Amino acid sequence: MPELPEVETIRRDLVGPLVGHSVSHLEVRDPRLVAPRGAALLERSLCGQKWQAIERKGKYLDVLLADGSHLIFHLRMTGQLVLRSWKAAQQGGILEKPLGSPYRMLLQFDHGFSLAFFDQRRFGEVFYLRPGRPWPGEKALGPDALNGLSREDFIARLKSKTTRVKPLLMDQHFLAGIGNIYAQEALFRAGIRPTRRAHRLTRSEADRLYDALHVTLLGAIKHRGSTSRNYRDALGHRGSAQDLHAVYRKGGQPCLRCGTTLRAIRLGGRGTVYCPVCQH
DNA sequence: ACCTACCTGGCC
DNA sequence: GGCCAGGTAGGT
Repeated sequence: MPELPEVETIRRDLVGPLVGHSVSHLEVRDPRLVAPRGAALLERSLCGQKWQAIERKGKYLDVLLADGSHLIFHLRMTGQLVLRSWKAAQQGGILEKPLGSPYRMLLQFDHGFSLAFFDQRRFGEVFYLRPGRPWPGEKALGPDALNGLSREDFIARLKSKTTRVKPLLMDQHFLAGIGNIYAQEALFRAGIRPTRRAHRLTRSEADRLYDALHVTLLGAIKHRGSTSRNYRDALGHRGSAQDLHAVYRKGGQPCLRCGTTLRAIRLGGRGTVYCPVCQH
């Protein structure tokens, strides 16, 4: 569910309350989350270690710990990381989601905060990694869509691919952080059909796409992410970036720009909406 | 490029 | 009941 803007919003929410503190107790409710190495090992490795930094790489959250090891989260479709204080947890439900809902894991910190990992579909992942060890999939991760890519690099990489541009944008090996919402929104903004072959985009189309990606992602971060259904920020609140959406899940509705009925297709197995008039 | 799997839940 | 959902890995 969360794409780059949602993960970035959560990251920013967590930095102030958690950096400089350490986990004192760990409760794992869904053993599959920490299999195969188990909760006991994770607890031994994590507890007492100060959180030095919280970074984001594509859709991954990367916590740098005092000894150089890392705690990695990926929220997949429905993961939520919600911050709360112990007192709030004991009193129950000052936040939108009461602690009584089925969380997969709860990290309690030494300064009275805790962090709950909710995840309806249970696709989310957590890894604990010794210094220098990559997490599964890290080596194949492309440059971050916001932080890692110059315009010239982006255009050169587009030219080297013959696949359709929308699935390509969502391919984390090509570019890290873009998912099904922002691929569609950026293509609408750039006036490019999702079915176009990447290497056939003109220079000016590629330029517009690069700009559109940045404007779309930055705008979504400014609005604290898109809440279509599950997404919540680290305080348990909904984002408002869905109010900016022009095409995502709007098939059959009139285009906001020209009034033409938006067309819904499937591309790479994913729902895709575009304006047949505004996007060429 | 297309399956399938991994899960749960909302909606028609 | 069937289809859909913000993601990704694995197979053909």
